[in-house]
Amino acid sequence: MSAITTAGKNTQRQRLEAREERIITAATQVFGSMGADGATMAAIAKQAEVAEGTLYLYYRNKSDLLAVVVEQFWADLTEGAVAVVDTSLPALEQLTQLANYHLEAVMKQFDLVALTYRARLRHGEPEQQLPKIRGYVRVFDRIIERGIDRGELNAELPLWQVRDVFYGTLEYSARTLLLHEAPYDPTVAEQLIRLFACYTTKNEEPTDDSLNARLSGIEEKLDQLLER
Amino acid sequence: MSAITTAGKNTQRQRLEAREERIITAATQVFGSMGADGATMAAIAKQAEVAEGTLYLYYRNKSDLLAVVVEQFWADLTEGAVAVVDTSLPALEQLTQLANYHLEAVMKQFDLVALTYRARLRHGEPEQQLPKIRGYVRVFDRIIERGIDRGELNAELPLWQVRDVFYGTLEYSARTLLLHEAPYDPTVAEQLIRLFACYTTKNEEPTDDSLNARLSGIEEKLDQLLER
DNA sequence: AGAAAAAATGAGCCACACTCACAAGAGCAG
DNA sequence: CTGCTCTTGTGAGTGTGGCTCATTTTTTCT
Repeated sequence: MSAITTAGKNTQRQRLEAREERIITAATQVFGSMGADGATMAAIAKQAEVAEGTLYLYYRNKSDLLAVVVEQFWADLTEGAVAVVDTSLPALEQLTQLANYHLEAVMKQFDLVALTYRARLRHGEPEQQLPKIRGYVRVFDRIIERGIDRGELNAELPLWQVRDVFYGTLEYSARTLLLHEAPYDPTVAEQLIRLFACYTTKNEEPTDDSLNARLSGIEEKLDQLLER
Repeated sequence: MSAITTAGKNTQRQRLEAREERIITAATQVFGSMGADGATMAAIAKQAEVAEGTLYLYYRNKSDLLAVVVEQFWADLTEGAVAVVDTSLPALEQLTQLANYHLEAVMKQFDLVALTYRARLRHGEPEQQLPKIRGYVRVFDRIIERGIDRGELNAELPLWQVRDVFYGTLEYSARTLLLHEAPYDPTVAEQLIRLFACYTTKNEEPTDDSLNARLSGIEEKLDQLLER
């Protein structure tokens, strides 16, 4: 009787996290190897060693399950990104680290990344996974913020557009590389960061050397004059 | 055999092509409004006013049909892009035009863009549509090439990576804007092109000239002193 | 231990991509 | 026009896979 109210909104989910864990693990494997369409609930159930009906006690439907898998993927990615970035380095170096990490991860699990936007477009209900993606994006944002605080980066750069350049380029590059069956290429991050140098406060480029050289020359002459 | 019939009006050949045309049009509408998964072959058949079985006389399966629709989309996009770019303008202006056109088009038909990569990943058979996408990308390449020829752009910029920055950023921005339900925003292109200014041949910023001038003045005076 | 609630099961339902035995034209000869 | 063949079109039928629900098994609480 009281069960009706709870069943109305959500699936009968309570405990047994072990089972849920098993299901997610199985789903990750099957989705990963078969793709979103190729994966069948039957296959996931078999892999998880539960009955097909059991899946629906934990998740309303297939795309719900997919969403959870994707969510987990971004959470893991965030953890890895935080670990790989050394906050004591200059902002541009940190960005290089993040870019390389991101590119490599995205290339390795491109199908999962693709599934993200697939799941998101589906029936316009991105409630679940968006927070995890936001958490991941935060890693980037914090690097930028720290860079600005330290005076390394231009304070008035448009954060959200810079973010789009960063992640957009990396994702597209990953697609390009995969399409050409090329391996992971650190040049991509390198070039990208070179572009980002435009956002730094100081634009002291190599020409400075020539200026310095001239100044040195002048100083020398002054010294000569003084010694005379 | 078939050459004889081409001269006629209502030949078999023409009837077949008209039918194919109807199918593609119907498929475009249905895929566009229902999405790749939501669209059913039955709905497409009804829209095209043919029997379901007829679809399979023209296309092997659903994803084959989808591929053709996507192919057509990129072909049309290319046509529009060529029309919108004024080759007599400086390279950066041309890029701005293309960027705005691309962003707007992608935002308007984002589902079709998404379907592209979907269809591509599917069983790794990108034979059909890739040429059309390459044709579209060429529009960008030609702008860059002309820019280099005219000496406006740095000749040793890595073309394929620049391409990735361009299209990657725009596509990601489109996603971001759509996600926030924001309207088309020309600022995106503007910022992107500002970044691309780093690729222009001359990076001499104002400070250099004035500094050099002052230094030259000082040096002159010193020389006068030394010669005395 | 026994009853009641919770969790799990898998046969069955339905929607949908795809097939195939047949039907309906089109072109041609007499 | 009438039969004959070949091409093109049809839609009922099939299999697959997502999802449900009546029933069974397990857990929980006396």
